Amino acid sequence: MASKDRILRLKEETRVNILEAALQIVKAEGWQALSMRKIADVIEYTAPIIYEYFANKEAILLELNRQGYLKLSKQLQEAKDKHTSPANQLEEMWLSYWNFAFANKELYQGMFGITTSCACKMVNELPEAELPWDIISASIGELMNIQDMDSDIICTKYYTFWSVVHGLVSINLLDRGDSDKINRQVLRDAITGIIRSITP
Amino acid sequence: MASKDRILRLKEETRVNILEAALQIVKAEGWQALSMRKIADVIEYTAPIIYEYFANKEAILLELNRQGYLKLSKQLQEAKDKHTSPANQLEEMWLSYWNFAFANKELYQGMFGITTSCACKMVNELPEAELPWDIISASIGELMNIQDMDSDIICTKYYTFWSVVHGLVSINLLDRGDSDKINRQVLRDAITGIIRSITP
DNA sequence: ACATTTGCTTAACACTGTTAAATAATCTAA
DNA sequence: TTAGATTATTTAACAGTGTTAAGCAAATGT
Repeated sequence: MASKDRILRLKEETRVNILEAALQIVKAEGWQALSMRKIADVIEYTAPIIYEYFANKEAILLELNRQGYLKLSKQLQEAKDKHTSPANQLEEMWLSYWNFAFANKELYQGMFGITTSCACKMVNELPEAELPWDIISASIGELMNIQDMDSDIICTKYYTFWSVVHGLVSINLLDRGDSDKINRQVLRDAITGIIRSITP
Repeated sequence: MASKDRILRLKEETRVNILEAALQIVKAEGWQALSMRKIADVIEYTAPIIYEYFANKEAILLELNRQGYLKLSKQLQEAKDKHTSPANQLEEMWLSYWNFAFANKELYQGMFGITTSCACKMVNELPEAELPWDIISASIGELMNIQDMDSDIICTKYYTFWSVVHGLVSINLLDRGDSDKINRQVLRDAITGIIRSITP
């Protein structure tokens, strides 16, 4: 019976190995260079065994995205916990969002870029993709004294925040951003501006 | 001699046909489904002759992007021409930018999404990618009474505009946007907000 | 009419994701 | 311990990708 456990543990281990190998390749050569055979090479197997752990390549990407959302959510929560006032929490969280994007370029591109065919489908299959929304909109609701988290007004404000931050991030990931100084200034200006505009 | 002209005209025509076929496939099946053999099918040739007109697939994408930037620039210019005051021009142009993105989803995704490996390289090879910047920052400069188009302040303001609009666009292209009503409100709020903040 | 260039296709190479069949290794039971 | 059954892993193959080289056929120049 214990041997079964060992085998199960080994299987779980190679599952993790597959994901780590995938991320390693993506970090080294980019999403476009990720192939099943390359993953197999890294974990020292042949390609078909990967299909014992994942239905297909898409499933691997989906799992990486899921982990990305979890990591982002964790960092957002930690940022939030540093302050008590919603305004400070929001500022800290969006800066943390910004930092996450650049500390995890590839992950972020997988989550919000267009990695495969249509990222839309993916997100609909990932409940974790809603976690960041939950954490941040709670602060918005508190700041604006609104209980209903699904109200249009919170929705709107969340999108405003997200748009400017995500926009700034994508532009920089596309290598169109200028100096880091300018970026940080735009980011801070925009965030504080929005916060001021919704502070009663 | 005239026959040479006819042949040259025919060659130019199939070059155009290749690009049109490519765009047609992308619109019908998405960027990921675009292949040389499919293009050849549409123009009723075999794949290798495409290489008589374009160095490789990348070159076709590059040309499509170029056309995208030109089309966008034209629409921005038309929007600008509708008004005389810089503030009104800016609002009209950014709304026009928004409309372009959704009237030309695929083109926009090719231009600012991550179609191939790394869009960075592409943009550096496309002088046309700077046209929108030229047109819009001229209005920003006029509004702020600044002559030097390369000044940091104009740069910063341009990025602020672009970030919020592009962010909102990408989010909606990823199918994460809610109702069109909310989007339009966020867009207008953000644009007028930025304009107010830089109006002397 | 012959030679040469041009236009175009077929064949091939090295990849890609994915599946089915064949083999090697392990475990189970007599 | 050995025979049989399971499981783990690989090899081979299919259909697709971008791309290149070789071959053929038709038009052109002399």
